[in-house]
Amino acid sequence: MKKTDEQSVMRPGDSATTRVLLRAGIELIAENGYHGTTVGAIASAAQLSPAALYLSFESKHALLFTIIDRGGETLLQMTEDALYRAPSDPVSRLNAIVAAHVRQHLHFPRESFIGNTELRSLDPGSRRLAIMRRDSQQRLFDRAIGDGASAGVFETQYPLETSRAVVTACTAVANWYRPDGLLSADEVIERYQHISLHAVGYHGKSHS
Amino acid sequence: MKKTDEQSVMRPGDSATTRVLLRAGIELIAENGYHGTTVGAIASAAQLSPAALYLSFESKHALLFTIIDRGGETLLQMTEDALYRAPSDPVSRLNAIVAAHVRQHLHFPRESFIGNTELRSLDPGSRRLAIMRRDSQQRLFDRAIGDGASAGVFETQYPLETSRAVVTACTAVANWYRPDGLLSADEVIERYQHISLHAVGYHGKSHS
DNA sequence: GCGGCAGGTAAATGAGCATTTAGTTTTCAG
DNA sequence: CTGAAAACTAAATGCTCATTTACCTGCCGC
Repeated sequence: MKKTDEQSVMRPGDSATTRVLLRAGIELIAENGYHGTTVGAIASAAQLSPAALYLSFESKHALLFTIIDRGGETLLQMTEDALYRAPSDPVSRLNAIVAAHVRQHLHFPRESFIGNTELRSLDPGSRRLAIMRRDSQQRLFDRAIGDGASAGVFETQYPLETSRAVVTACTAVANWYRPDGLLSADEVIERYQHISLHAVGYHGKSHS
Repeated sequence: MKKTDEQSVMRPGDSATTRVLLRAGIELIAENGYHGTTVGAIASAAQLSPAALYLSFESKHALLFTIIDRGGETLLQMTEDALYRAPSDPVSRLNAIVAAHVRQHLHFPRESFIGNTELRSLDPGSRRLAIMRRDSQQRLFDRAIGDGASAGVFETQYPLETSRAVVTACTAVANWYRPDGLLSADEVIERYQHISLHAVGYHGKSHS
């Protein structure tokens, strides 16, 4: 049974070598940071010579960019899809995007961590792209919470700051969640939906 | 008029050279990461030769440790003091520690950022120490929120997860707050107190 | 079975780095 | 003043690193 690392960084078109390099890069860069990880270490973890990396990627930087770019793209896509499928009331919408955002960060903590901490290691052009996507993700929450507030369903006086607080809290699950801990991923998601609804000032039952 | 960089990393006993090196190190490491910052760059920003750094610090690593250790110590101390001075009801206590935590992260965003992202660049012994202190900080919140929940003042069903969510959201202000933005530091603090009270399920007036 | 090529390697290249060494300049107590 | 300690520097030192080069090797269509 193959591990399904898909749904975040790996893509069907990738060769086996590219995939094993991405996996090793994600592991090591999450552990030691981009500048703290050498091409040799990545290659060695992938059971390849350093030179082999350059057959799959133009440079060390290109490997980092691939991880951040694809990871960010997937996160945004998953969240947009969840929003699209959700009923259009504010509670369902917020629950949907919180679930999508938290789930991705729980299932791909290393990819997420890299996306959140290594933007500074990207060259300016690549960084701008990654920041734009992160802002799009934030705006999904801003809109969902802002709409709920305008509709009077969420009673927060500070929708924008609450939106930021919710996103940052949901993002941080990648930093502390351990699959072998007390809570399953689904339990964490449920609790973060609950907490988020409280944070935005929703005073009703949490829905189904 | 001298800048008061105190209250986080600088200490009265530090020589002028040590201070200018710390300032430069904080600036550059926050920008480029520990491994992305060279001793030469720090020295040069401090208008010194690279060798001068070794008169104030044993190594590059010792400089990083000083930043993280002192920054963490100050954060914990400030939060403990705030708790000590606060009235003993749950709302006042939570407001006090949220204010202290957010204030420190707003006033020293670079120091905080380094403390949150460069633990991995510390050697194992130093890292353990930093993690222990971070856990102490988390426990202050766990206790404040747990007590409020036990007392029935906070109605959250998940006090522990809420505590983590609150701390991570408050910590993240260091990542986005800009002093030249729309909100003053005090306004941000007030709003985060408000959001935190909502998150823990407090349904009353926010106090004075 | 053989030519060629995708996929791989070992070793060289050259730059950059933290740290040390061997001085030089500044400071200041007596 | 003076001389010795304190503060600092320029220039090695001996790595480590990303990337390139020149060379393999096993597979596949023919």
